[in-house]
Amino acid sequence: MAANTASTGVDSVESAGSATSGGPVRAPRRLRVDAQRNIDSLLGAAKAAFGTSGVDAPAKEIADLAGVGVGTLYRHFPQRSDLVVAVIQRDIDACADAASTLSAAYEPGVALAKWLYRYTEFLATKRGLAAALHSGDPAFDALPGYFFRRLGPALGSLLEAATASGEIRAGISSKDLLYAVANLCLPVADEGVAYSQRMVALLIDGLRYGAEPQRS
Amino acid sequence: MAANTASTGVDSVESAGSATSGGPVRAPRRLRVDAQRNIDSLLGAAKAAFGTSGVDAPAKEIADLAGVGVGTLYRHFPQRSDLVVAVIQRDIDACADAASTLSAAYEPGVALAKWLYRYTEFLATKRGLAAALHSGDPAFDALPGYFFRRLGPALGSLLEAATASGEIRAGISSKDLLYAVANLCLPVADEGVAYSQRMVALLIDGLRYGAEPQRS
DNA sequence: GTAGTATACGGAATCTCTTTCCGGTTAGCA
DNA sequence: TGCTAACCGGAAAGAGATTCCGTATACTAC
Repeated sequence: MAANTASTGVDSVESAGSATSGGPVRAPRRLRVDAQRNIDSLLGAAKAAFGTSGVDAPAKEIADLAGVGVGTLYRHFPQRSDLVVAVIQRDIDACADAASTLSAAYEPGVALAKWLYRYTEFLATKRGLAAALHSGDPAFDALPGYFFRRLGPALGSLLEAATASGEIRAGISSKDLLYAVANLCLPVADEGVAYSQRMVALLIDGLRYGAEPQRS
Repeated sequence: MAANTASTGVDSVESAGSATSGGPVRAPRRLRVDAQRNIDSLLGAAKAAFGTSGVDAPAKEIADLAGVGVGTLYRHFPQRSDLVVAVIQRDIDACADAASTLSAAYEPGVALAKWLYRYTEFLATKRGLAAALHSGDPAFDALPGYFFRRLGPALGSLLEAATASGEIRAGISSKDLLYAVANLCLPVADEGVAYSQRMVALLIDGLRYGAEPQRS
């Protein structure tokens, strides 16, 4: 199903070690460099194409942009949706990784706020893509899970640090916050990104309210 | 653009009377009965098909279900999206109309609660369709506006009545409530409709909390 | 009731993707 | 330097959306 060949796959790693069956499990033999290069080009091209032509950008367009043939595209992403999934996963990964970068560079409270804005940006670029998610297409079933598995801990550690330092009140779960912000960022009638950011800012202030600076 | 021929169109009525320009404005000459009949069949068939095969149900399938040729489908709904829009508008209308029915049959507070559940059901059937909305496709740009124009006043009158009778606290705008419930009903990870309804129930209780029964 | 005509109908033909297939390369290895 | 498993590109097949046009039918006028 979602078992695409691409390196970003939900469950791509492992499967090389000792299988329980005992048989000599042939090592998967790492991807050839040209293949890896093409996958990278395709992901970049797809992200660009999705941005300009929407999620429905023709496969041909993406392949051309990446400088490969459609055959190559389908070799790595057997289904259109596999490509969409891979692009989103890559973005989720980037967003999750930003958490550790930020927490290393800023005070816990600031890092948390900055990350939430980063997360807001991530959501904004997903307007079109995210729509595909709630579309009921089973091809995307794995994504929500991946979303939480990756972003939950990322936000969790930021939240914990900010709570520990007393900059943020306790009692908020990372899951709730992840959801709340995501819903706040849904496209509202006419309002644009600014609206979402205002709402998120409000939410962040709400987190600060009632906190106990330093310690009790 | 969204100027489809179907009777449910956002702006279909009027435009026959005395135009300000004074020129002899050719009366649009009402739709032939067979045409109107086919439009109705198509809307019904489309709703059914969307339910079973999703919004991407093939045009052929819908036409067959309606007992007409694809040519007829495209005559009335030049773009696929026109059909989707028409179906949604029809559902919005039905939901809005339920408001007056309910307010005539129940006490204001009960009518409000019942309508919110009716609204929840409407949202539930839109899982797939609604996704198309936030997809950024300009074909759907008119819908959010229609949504509010129709549902805003409907909920507004129920809210007003319930507030006046003291069953509900004051200070809640119909727009906020419409949004809040809509967002609560978004598909959450695994949870189903039950989850949404629990949340909405909570919200309704919230409205009751702090109300001033009868009068101050 | 009947003829005339604007409308509407159906479905074959066309166009636009998506997905499959396969002969021709090439990276990685001995 | 030679082998071969992997990989590449693009032609071809498949599927659905959209257009076209000859035929049928509902309305209007007489």
